[in-house]
Amino acid sequence: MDAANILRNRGLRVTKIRVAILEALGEGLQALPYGDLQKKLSQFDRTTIYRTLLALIDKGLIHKALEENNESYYALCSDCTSNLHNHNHVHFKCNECSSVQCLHISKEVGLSIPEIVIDSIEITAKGTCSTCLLTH
Amino acid sequence: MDAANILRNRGLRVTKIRVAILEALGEGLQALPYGDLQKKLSQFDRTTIYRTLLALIDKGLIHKALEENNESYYALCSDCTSNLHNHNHVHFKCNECSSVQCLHISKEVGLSIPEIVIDSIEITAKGTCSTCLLTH
DNA sequence: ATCTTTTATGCAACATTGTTGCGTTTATGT
DNA sequence: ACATAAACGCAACAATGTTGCATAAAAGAT
Ligand SMILES: [Mn+2]
Ligand SMILES: [Mn+2]
Ligand SMILES: [Zn+2]
Ligand SMILES: [Zn+2]
Repeated sequence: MDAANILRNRGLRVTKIRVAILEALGEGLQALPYGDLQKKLSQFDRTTIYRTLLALIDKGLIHKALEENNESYYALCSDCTSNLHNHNHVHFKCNECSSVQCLHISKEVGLSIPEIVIDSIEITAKGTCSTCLLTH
Repeated sequence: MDAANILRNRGLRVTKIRVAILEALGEGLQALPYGDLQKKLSQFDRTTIYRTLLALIDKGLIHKALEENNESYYALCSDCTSNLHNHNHVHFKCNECSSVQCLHISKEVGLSIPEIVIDSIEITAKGTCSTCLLTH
């Protein structure tokens, strides 16, 4: 399904920047830092990028994969709806090239701590990505 | 051991702000957001707080527990040295009061992904803390 | 195709945090 | 107390977040 229809399905109007952001993240697994998005979308106002990201997150089309060194990485959602956000997959960041990707693997981590209630668990893995392994 | 001696042991000069930061984080498990630190340390220049945090992190005295919504949470290290940083414990954030604490529990998470090498794994749990559970 | 209404966008403005350079002050060993 | 290396405070700038408001654009109706 193309970006325009994806937007319509979530009750969002089809606008240039929304299509542009979805297409920028279009590869699927790869997450992009905000700075990269801003460069790719330099024809749009910064505020619009900001509000568009909020809208797409709200509708379950994208999610913030991780936040590190004051940089937020965004990626497409794979199976979220407007009402149900489901991001309990693993995020991986390469220490060499700083790339971030969503690893859609199911990983159950049972954690039980006395006196507190745990609702969700986020896992971030770090290491070396396949691309960087090749160039070694 | 008091803050002054902790600093000397890591080869850091004993200055007011370093002592103040260590004492601000002094409870141990609780992490503090940068904003709170800045309020507590308002007698010091912002730049000095910034550089002091870097120095204390570098020497393995404190660590960034997590980064969320553009806020960094700092906590004391429990068993780091100047050379060996060991932060592979769980971080917990309360969805109610936004408090963050280090959970010093050993949690092995084996992750094996083809084509990539994983060096470390960070786990962040979210839910309701003991304090917020009581006030319900 | 045009009109109407709702929503999105662009711009200005301000806040917070990060980051560096540099002159001054302070901590520490002698 | 002195010398010196290190730390601090201040100025300055960058990046991102955030809001209000006037203008432009999208969607549905005519
Ligand atoms: Mn993801
Ligand atoms: Mn911790
Ligand atoms: Zn890489
Ligand atoms: Zn709480």
